[in-house]
Amino acid sequence: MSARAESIAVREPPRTGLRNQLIARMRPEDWSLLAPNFEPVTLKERQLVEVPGKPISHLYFIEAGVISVVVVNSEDYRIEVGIIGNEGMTGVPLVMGDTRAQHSAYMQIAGRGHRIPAAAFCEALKHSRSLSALMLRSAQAFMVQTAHTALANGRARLVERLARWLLMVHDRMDTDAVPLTHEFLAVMLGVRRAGVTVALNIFEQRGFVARQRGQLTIINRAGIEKVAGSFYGMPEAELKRLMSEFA
Amino acid sequence: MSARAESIAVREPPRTGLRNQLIARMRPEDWSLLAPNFEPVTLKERQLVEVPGKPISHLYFIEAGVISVVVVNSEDYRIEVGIIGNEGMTGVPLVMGDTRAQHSAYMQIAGRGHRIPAAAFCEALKHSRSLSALMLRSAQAFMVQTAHTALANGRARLVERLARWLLMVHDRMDTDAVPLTHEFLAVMLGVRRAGVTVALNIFEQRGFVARQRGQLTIINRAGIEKVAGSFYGMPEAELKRLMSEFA
DNA sequence: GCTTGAGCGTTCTCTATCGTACAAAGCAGT
DNA sequence: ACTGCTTTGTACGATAGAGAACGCTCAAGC
Repeated sequence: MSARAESIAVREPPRTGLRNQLIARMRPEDWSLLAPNFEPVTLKERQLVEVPGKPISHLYFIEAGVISVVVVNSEDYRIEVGIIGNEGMTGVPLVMGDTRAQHSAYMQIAGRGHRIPAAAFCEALKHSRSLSALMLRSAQAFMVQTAHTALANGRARLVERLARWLLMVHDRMDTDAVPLTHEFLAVMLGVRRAGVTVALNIFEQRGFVARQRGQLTIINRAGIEKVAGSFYGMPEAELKRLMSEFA
Repeated sequence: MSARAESIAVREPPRTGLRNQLIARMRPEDWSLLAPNFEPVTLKERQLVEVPGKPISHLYFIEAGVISVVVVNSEDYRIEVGIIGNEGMTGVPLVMGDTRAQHSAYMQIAGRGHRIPAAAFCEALKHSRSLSALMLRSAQAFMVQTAHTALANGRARLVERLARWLLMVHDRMDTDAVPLTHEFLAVMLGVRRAGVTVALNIFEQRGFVARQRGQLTIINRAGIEKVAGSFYGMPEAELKRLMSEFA
């Protein structure tokens, strides 16, 4: 038993320096199960990682950058339902036993991560209950995020939703500089580009953000939190709780 | 092997007459695992089945009636993120390995079903991979519903959202009569009560519904579908696909 | 038959946001 | 430096829906 554990430990690839929180929370034996199939990838802006209706080829564990998950309907109405950074991964449907993506997922802010082929991931899931437990929790945390996005979409005003979104992205970034145009922000929130511009003007006037072309910088996070009010925070607290039992 | 299957078959409680689609899709051995702990329940209007933050005591498999799942934030902003009828069950967090409810869930339209204690359900999940696969698919179908609710909340107009909601409820009912007040409809959609009244007037003028006090009757479903447009249908199609491999 | 209250119809004003449009400003390539 | 494209600032009318209010109506209980 301890001999077996040791032999696994010997084969265990290094994960020091990795910042993905799911990887960090994996048991050594689960990491060993996945690591041989992990492939480091750099992730460019707008790079698609999932296409609705299509089989999922790889799961992406994010080290840096932000992925947008966007629901699209048959008339091409679209809206972001959640974002994924170094706290999570893509490929929720695989965790649930499906092979296809329901939603569109792509890099909103360039970064890097590790990916694993869908087949290898599913194989590992089958062999480790502890791994699948961790993945399920991660999926659930994402569900909570989606539910609160539905709430914000229905009840919050543009400035509140924008504030919420900035905070969520900021949580997943190393720097305070968010490299995004108003146009893309508007698409995510499902609002007019001009509306975003006006809202960001207000934020700038209040000293919450500084703006550059194609980029904005978070200056006063607390101020933004105040604007977002109760529309920000619950999914984040829930993520913490859901992950707390995993070391 | 066949002897064992037979002995299970002998112990298998009857499930003829049950209309819950998850129960219908269960393998005989999975049904046998759960059935001893199932308890038939009648479900009254407004009866709470899950309270946010509280441990989930039972899972409810719905035979008739409709449950609303409502997300609530710290300032008591609330909105419905999905509904559950005889196609599903409550207790998604348990399937994901959590013990607490994130959202509020209660009977929107009275009905009946079967419930099982959370502990017994989790025990059964541990013992049967096929059962947990089925439950996971059901959970995923609900996630898709939530995502499309987020889309509708962000992009659709009141009439479209109302149409979508009526169709979703109608799908889960035996009759065309929906026993609900405008007030409750408004709460679900996160809009004004007066807005619902006006929208329903339009529907009546077009001959889509008939209205009584505290109730409305679907008359022309196709007309309502036309109003809902692309905001209705994808989760329903996805549910069908996700369940198709289970008998 | 009368009272009461929930449910509903309607109205009025107000505001957030849309749709559209256009010009200014910054950046990239020639 | 010039050109052309992307991004941003701004404006203006249109509109959906909010908020608030009030009276009517129906059903149930007295």
